[in-house]
Amino acid sequence: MSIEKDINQKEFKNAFQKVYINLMYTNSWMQDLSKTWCKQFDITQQQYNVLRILRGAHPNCMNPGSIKQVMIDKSPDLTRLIDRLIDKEYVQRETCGSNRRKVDVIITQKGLDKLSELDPHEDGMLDNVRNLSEEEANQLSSLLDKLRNSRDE
Amino acid sequence: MSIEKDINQKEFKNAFQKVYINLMYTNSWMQDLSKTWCKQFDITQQQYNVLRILRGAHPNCMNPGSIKQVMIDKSPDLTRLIDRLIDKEYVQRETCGSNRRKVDVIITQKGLDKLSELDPHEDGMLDNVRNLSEEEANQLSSLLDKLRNSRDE
DNA sequence: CAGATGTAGTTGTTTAAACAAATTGTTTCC
DNA sequence: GGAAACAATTTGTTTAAACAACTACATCTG
Repeated sequence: MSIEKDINQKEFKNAFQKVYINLMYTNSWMQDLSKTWCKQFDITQQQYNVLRILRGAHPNCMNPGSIKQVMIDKSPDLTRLIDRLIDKEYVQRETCGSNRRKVDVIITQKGLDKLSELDPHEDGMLDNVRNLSEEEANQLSSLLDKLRNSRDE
Repeated sequence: MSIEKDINQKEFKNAFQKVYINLMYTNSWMQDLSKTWCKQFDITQQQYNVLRILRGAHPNCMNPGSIKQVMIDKSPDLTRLIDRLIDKEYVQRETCGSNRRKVDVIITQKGLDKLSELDPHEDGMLDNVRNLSEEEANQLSSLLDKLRNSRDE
């Protein structure tokens, strides 16, 4: 369905307002799917994102600061997000040896196992965007990159 | 900057995973801008969205159910969102005459004034997406519409 | 027209997001 | 080498999101 029909708005001020609203609407739609997907595995989207980041670093550890830099949705409260991952025993945390202001966070075996459990189901999630051809998907990615460049740097 | 650099991930599983992550990342980036924009006017994004919907209906009223249908980001707790708009005196609420299960919500003059105050600043917000040409913006909108069609109906 | 079913909103409660201020540790620079 | 500036994370507190359970009303069906 077109965005016009979805939100019952006949016309937009211009193409920029339309794409702006369309992006937010599409994201909300996708968040719903993603949240539901994560929920069946008893994990939140952000926790999943952080776990994957830590798996990328494994067997090295990462500091909250550098985790935050590469998070998709930057949480202002990484401390307590990590607290919750510790509760679930998916990560460990200890003071960094070389710089005691910093904290080392590392994914545990249990965390790695959890991700392995989810991996085979990822395609099911991605099916939600498979209405696009591969070429269109790439095109969309490029447009998004270009969009962000307007102010990013 | 490309999504690869932004989240420091060298490669993706495929074009679909990439576009999926790129969308969420772009949205988070845009949410930040939008939130900051709204904040200077002491309003939240959702409140702004609801006010605009009600202005579209004005001088008619709308029920929470139909507001929710056309919201960009559908809140599960519209009752209290409207409570907050009532606190600010931007809307009024009363039981619907013809169907007493329903509630009539209508924007007040103060609400309309508030929107008029924000209107001239909207272009400033849209500047964030003006790195795209008009044609690219339209193309992006179409791709987003197509993306959502995968499961929507 | 009574009981069942469905609909529209609301309320209670748990949990997490947001933001500012504070804490702790490291550099820098006279 | 000590004060000032900065950096990395944490904590406190206010506010809102999430979800389920609930109330009140309408409609349908026999």
